[in-house]
Amino acid sequence: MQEALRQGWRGDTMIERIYSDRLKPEMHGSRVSIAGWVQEKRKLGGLLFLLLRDRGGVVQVTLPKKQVSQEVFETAKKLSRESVVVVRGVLQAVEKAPGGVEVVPESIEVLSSSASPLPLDPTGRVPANLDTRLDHRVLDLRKPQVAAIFRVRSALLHAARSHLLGEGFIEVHTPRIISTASEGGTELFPVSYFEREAFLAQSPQLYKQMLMATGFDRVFEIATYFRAEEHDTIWHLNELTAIDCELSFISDHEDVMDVTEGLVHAMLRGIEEECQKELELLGAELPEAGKIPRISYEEALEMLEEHGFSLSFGEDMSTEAEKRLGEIMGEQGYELYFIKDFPLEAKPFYTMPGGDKLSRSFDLEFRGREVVSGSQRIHTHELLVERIKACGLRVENFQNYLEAFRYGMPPHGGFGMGIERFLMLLLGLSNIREAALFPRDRFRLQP
RNA sequence: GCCCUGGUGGUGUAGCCCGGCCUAUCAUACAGGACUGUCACUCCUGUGACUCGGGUUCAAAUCCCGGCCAGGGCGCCA
Repeated sequence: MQEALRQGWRGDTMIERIYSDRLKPEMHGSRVSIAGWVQEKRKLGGLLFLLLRDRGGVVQVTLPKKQVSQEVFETAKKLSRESVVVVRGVLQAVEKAPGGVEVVPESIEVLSSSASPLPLDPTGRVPANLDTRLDHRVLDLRKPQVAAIFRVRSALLHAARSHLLGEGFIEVHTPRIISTASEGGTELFPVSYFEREAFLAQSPQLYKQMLMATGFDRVFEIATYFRAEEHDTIWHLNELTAIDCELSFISDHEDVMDVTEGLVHAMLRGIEEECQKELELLGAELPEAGKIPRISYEEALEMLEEHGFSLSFGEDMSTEAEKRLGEIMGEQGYELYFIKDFPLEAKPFYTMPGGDKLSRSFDLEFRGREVVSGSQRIHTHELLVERIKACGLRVENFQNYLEAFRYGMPPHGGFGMGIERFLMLLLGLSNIREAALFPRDRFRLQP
């Protein structure tokens, strides 16, 4: 695999090609085959340049009229921008060529010719609105800066997965189609399930907890979830991706924060190691991956108070307060920090109470925005039933879930991290839609 | 769900406040032409737009009302 990436793919059924970033001046005189999209064409009468873009970058194809066959010259002259071609020719080390190399073609095979005009400029020189970009997302994704977001996303998930597996977690997949709401609160998308109504999963919460009663001990799931909220902001998607973890035999939520912290560090390390080029392209700076401070909700209130921002206990932190706290922590050099011990009333029914009117819960904040939410969960049947009632939910709706707590459930806790949100903050994207390939929002169902 | 802003060629914009000199600006793209070292090539020629419906007015891209669409904020959350 690694070798294949270095050389370009080879094989009987594949078109032989080498990626543009593997072409070096030392290879002067060798015959090469490159394939990709015609990004630009410059005609200078008897001399014609093509800029060919592939996964590795852009390479110049040069056609001096007198050095190439008339047929090849005519083919090149007629090419429309963004057509897909295979160019076979001789590599030349030429100082005045971009990158110091160019290919003088012996043949140009047009695999697919592009229609024109293009609905947006794939080089990004002429800007396009996000809406236009998303309408023509395939062309938009040809821009290196846009593609870079998804290379980082892939590296991020890869790092998370290998870290968690290394920490003894097993990867699971819980149902996407559910019969009732997992936690109330958010709206669900109804789906028709034969003769019944069912819903798309909003989170794996109840299932990952049930798995704690099996002895799997530590599980994680990377999957998409669906929220029918009619919110329409730069922070929300109706289809989102999350990393969810749940682990058993914990003492309290501090143990869960330890795991969260380890995961975040591993993800940052993974990107740091694999995505230097992408980070540079996006102008993104990773946060310091030191010890992540843990402040309590009450301490957070005090800090806000000191900076002239008054909130009463129990009051949910507003977006503005959250942002302000992000600034305060940022001034102290912390872009990442936990807020823990939230008021119980602000948290879902399965959250373990702790202290007076408090809970054993936490959020991980990143630059003033919540990216992870977690807690120790209630593991006793009686307390759970009591809390379900106290939250105004119907115990009958949770029979299967509750059964898992009747025959031996260890103390446990976990968290969920929104990938798009995290990626957005990490890369400084201005809209969460940029972090999803084909985002689903209140009004967008296509492409 | 509530609040605010906007909609001009394929794309991105100027013009709108203060209606008429708009036969609508500029860039890029597209078509044709000239050019053998371009690198956002350059130069010449050309094609291409006022979101839709209604109203005010002698006159509407410009003012008013409504629809549709988009952008942003709040609430809620990841």
